[in-house]
Amino acid sequence: MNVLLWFKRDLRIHDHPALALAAGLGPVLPLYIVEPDYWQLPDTAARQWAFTAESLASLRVDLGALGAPLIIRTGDAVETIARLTRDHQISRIISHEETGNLWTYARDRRVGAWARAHGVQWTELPQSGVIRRLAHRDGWAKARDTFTETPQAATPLALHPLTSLEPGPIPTARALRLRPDPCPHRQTGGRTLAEATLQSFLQSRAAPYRTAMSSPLTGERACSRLSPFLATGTLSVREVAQATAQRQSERAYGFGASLSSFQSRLAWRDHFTQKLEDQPSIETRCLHPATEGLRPRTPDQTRLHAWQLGETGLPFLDACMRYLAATGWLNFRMRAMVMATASYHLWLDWRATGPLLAQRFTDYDPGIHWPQVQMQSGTTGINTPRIYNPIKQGQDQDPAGTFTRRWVPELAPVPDQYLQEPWKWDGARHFLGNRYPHPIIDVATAARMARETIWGIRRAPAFQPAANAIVQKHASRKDNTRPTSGRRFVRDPLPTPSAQTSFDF
DNA sequence: AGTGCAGTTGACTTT
DNA sequence: TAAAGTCAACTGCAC
Repeated sequence: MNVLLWFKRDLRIHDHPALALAAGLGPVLPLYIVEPDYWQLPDTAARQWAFTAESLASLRVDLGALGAPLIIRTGDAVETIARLTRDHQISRIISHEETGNLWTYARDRRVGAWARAHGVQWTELPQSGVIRRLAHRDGWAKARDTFTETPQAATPLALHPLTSLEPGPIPTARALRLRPDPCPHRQTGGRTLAEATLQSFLQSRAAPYRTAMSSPLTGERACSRLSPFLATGTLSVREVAQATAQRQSERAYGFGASLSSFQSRLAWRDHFTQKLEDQPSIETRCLHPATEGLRPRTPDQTRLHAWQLGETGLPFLDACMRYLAATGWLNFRMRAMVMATASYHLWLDWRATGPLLAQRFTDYDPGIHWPQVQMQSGTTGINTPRIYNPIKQGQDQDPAGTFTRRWVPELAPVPDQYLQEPWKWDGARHFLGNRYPHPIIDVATAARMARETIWGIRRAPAFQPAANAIVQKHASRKDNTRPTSGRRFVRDPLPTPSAQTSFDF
């Protein structure tokens, strides 16, 4: 039986369940489909394609060593698969489950419909703790841990290739007509760098992780920097978790707290992705309907551009946005801050800002991005709004001003004590509105308005029942279930409403 | 030397 | 992974 092995966000040969399954079935056609329409979406960008292209080149080498070089085709997924299955007598497609955006979700349904209509079997395997068609969240955490602890899929020693196919080029950004997207400090893709980054993190960089990850200055080194490799699947979450567990077992002095903190963040990664898997509309609709009309759907273009370009006149916020544009990466806490300031202080609808932020991330992963975007916008209805103060964050996370000055060089003449609030400086009169803009909002006033509006909605009588339903569907919970037989779970009595509100979305 | 008081600190609550 | 508000305990100082 000829098998089509469809690579998506799993560009590796290590711990690759779909590859392991396909290798035992017969001759394999390993395929990646470059879908031009996907790369024109507002949440994608050339920096993501560039990283993907490097990952594909690396995968092509690794698959070549197994005897079946990667076949790359550019075009519509259904048309490409239909042609290849017909031309090469393929009766089965194997891939991993993908928790992507609405576009890839719709594409997968089209592929599924085509496969059923043409008698081709399409098998999708999980590659993380995310569970497809999950009935409810009870027992999810345990199931996720079980998956993570299961031994990795073996890499086949060799593959049976199908008869000689043209490998096909990896298209350039120009060929795909991608928008210009300069990113001078972007991370580079490929398995060699992925393994080196994992090793350097576990062996040395992780030591200060727990405390250093919060600042964009120290986080650049102390964060794992594995995100783009995980987003493209160059590394599996499981191999990262198991390598971390191995390192934990060595009891390296000074690493304990940081490594367990990192493990819990790997788990949170699956937790958030599970939300989008369960409810793809999180990409476009407010999770809590009462927050749907909160902000104008047509955003203030001046504010939107100022935020995107790092020209709001709020130094630390601008520094973070410029750093992100130039590097394709930002530490997690600052991602939360830039999203929160857009949604609260600037009162911009997350559907306008979310795609702009996504296209800045080399590591854009819809399963993490969209639930986080809503969480930092106060539209989930079940988590307490966290309104970051960009001035205070600047003072806390960049006390010496190093990061702010590096990315907003216009602030050079401003004395240290006024760096985060240059409008309070005596020299500001000749400076603001000239070299650097006046702040486009007053932080204290804007935060108060946002807080009052968002809490006003939450006090409405209809708010809480809908919020409780969202908790039931999505919230993380302490394991209050006990397994009975096989995979069935029995739900214990529901927790009290007050306990529910303490759950994290 | 004890008292009153303004200002600070930290735990806890509210939004 | 917030920030602001509240309140009681504490501190330093004047008298």
